Amino acid sequence: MTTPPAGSGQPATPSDGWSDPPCALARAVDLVGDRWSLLILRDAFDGTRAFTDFQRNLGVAKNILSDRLRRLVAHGVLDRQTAASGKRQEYVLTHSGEQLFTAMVALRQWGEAHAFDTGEPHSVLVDDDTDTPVPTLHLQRPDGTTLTAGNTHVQKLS
Amino acid sequence: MTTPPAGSGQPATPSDGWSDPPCALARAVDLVGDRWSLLILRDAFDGTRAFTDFQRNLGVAKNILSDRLRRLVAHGVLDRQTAASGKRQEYVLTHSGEQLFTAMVALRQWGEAHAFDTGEPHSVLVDDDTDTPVPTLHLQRPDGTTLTAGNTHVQKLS
DNA sequence: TCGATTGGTTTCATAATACTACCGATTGGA
DNA sequence: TCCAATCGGTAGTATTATGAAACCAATCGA
Repeated sequence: MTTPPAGSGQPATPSDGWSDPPCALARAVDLVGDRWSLLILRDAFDGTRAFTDFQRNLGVAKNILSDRLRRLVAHGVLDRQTAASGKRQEYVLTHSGEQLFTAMVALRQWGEAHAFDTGEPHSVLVDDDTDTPVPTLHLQRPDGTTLTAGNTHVQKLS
Repeated sequence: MTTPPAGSGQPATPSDGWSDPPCALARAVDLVGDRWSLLILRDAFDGTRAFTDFQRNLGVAKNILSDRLRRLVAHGVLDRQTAASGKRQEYVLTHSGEQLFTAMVALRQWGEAHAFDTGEPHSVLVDDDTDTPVPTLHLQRPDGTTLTAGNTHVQKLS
């Protein structure tokens, strides 16, 4: 699952801004691996668009929210646009941002299954149309057989 | 995709230790949504078990590594055991930890697709047996139709 | 027009993280 | 058997990130 070591003793954030340049997981973590970014995106998936609404929903400090939104926009996950009616600002998921849905569902499903004590109330992701829980994601080959950590490896290429 | 607001003005980490108790995504983020936990787990999936090896691979400060390993053990993601040969410590993925594989792959695949400039070298996850890239995860109904953010919602229950 | 709301920025206090040094126990080698 | 190196940490201290609060210009609604 890994990539060659980032190199011992190197600073966590080298000059190029990425903690482990070729590793796609490390880069994803650099972008959204903080306390707020994924929760901001969760709300964005739920339709939240305005600065004030994110702020109210999350209870995050405004300067931090400002910084995170700026980062997400800078990296093409959100788009900052002016609302059609009036001059209000809106933060809307880009195509790239929408593609994070799968990862967020995977994390959410793991949370549902493993991050609560038995009997502790928690949320469940539900299909609007059938009103049944969304099936658990799993990784499989084109022929339908399941892939686990044991039979995959990370290959470096361009 | 969301859960009712955590409440305005509340501290980010209330007395129960969870930032948004019923939300499974928020809880997953509480557990692994920091700069290091997912990278520690990435290496764990790759077979790393010793404190020193994690430290060397990641370049993380030892007290932080110590703290993160302790957290992951406390939450049942890793198990701390003494190696069969000798008295060395080993950190091994639990069942719960192994179930994070899907989420890590989802994040990695997103990173591969959206976090690199075109032409920039990056890693790709490969199937050991077929030596081909692992198919991209996607969320689908039992009948095979695709689910997107637009046709799911989060339901709170116990 | 006038007060409330939006979308921030700035300042300062506090919390998290990183760096360095150190430590006892264990291990490997001469 | 000794000694040096490694392992798995802990304890300061410095640096960085985060949070709370005050403030502000522009806009909106009545």
